[in-house]
Amino acid sequence: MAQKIYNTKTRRKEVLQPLHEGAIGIYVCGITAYDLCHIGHARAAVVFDVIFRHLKARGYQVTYVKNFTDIDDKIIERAGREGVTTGQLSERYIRLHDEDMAALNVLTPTVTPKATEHMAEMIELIKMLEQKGIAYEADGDVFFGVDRYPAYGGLSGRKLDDMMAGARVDINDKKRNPLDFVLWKKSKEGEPSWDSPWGKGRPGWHIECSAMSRRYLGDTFDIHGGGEDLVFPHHENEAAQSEAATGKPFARYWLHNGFVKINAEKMSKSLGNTFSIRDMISRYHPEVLRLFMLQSHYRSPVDFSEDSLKEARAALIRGYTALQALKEAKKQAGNQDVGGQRESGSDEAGRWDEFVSKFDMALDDDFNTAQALGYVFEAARQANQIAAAGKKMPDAALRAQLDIAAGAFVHFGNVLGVFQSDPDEFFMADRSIEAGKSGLDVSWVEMMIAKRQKARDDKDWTLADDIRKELADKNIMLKDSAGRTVWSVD
RNA sequence: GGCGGCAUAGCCAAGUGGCUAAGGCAGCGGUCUGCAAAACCGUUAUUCUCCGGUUCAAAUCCGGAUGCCGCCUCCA
Repeated sequence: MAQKIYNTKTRRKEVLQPLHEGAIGIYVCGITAYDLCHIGHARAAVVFDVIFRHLKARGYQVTYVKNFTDIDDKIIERAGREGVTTGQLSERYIRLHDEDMAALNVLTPTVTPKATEHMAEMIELIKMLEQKGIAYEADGDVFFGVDRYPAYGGLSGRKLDDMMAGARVDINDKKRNPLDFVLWKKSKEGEPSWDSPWGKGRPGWHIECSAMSRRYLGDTFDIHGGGEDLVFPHHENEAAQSEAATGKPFARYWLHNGFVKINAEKMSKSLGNTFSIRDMISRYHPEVLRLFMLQSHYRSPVDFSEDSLKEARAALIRGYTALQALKEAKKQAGNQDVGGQRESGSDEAGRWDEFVSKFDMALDDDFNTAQALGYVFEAARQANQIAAAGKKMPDAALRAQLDIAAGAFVHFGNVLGVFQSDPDEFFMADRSIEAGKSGLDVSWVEMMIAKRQKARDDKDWTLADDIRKELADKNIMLKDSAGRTVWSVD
């Protein structure tokens, strides 16, 4: 089945037809490096990471470019406040960004260019626009004249006249049209600046993405992505300046992810209701955050709350429980080949092929991770079943089934970027995070469990149950299994 | 004021013309267990905000109403 993709530009789901057979170029707007990344950045990163992973799993050769904006007003402002250079400030936040992404299991894109390293490319584009009479200089600033580009507004579905009616256009005497936007900005005294044909200055926000996508992907490329708040003005302006300069189509498919909301309200810097990634992953396993993002379709808004994370954690635990069951069954079945029924696995193999194929098809349909996860959980139920059967009847056929099931989960995990830990390690990490949150003393818990184990050995069920209850009052759940007791915080 | 999106069980959330409306959480009954937990089996929406229309057939298409949200200003 062909890959389908919702294109913001046409507002329709379309079949993805790459410019070059078998290869796909993606450009995604990354962060402006002046502050910690928040969970909104995490959503965009995870969404495009899964798109990247799925397209690669489908055999495409994917070139994924995600930029860093390392020069802009906010960076200058903050660096000035902290008494460091803009370079020092942006380097610091790029490093923290990279750490956050690594923690979230986000693959590093193919290219991660920085704006300040592409001044020549930006200046060249601006010169092209100036030569075509689309850009004009005014006292050291260079503007893009929206009147000279008839297709302006095509991406975001607006008309120039309608926008003029809106009150929120800034007053700037240098602009011929209030909707014109800056390509090159004259620097003030003491600000970082670069030499250009228009004097010392720095690039406008939009031109960097036009320049870097052009350099790494070409004038025309397949997919351009970002958060939906970038549709206007950022992407509209990018498309306008690129197409006007090169005379060729820019991105062919535009993908925009929905917002993360807090209490049904948009999370944003200006509202002051952001949560940083590092704060969240200190309180939940990073895969919980990933699963939370992937449980909804990427274009829908998601409402972030303590409860929604708890539900995502419960779901993740369900998946890992199945993986652990497979692992245990495999261990037990390991060397106990009792032979026979070697053909019995074929129906089972077909069932697992179907899980995998449905999973892949869900992602083929505009990256429907929510639907794909539905199949993952159906597979988890099936895994639990064969793991239980495998413990009772450890023959070669069942062993093969366990391998097939485990293989399917490797595929699900690799594409979604979850289930990347060994189950035991996952449960240990989860336990440690939860114990930390409720201020539990781990050694005390383990001492109590040892005490209860002794009571159980003595068949002193009253004492054993009292200890279970005492721990349960602290939300500690015990699970007795062959020879040992494992615990978790509920 | 202009433009756009969403409304599915107690909660979260897929499904965009036709099989029994995925899946997760929570709940209930059962199996298993010293007791539990987990797991497994069964169960929980005759119905998809409301009102009209198109169609042999609509949660799904069209029109209208109501409610919520986003963009138009830096923002993933």
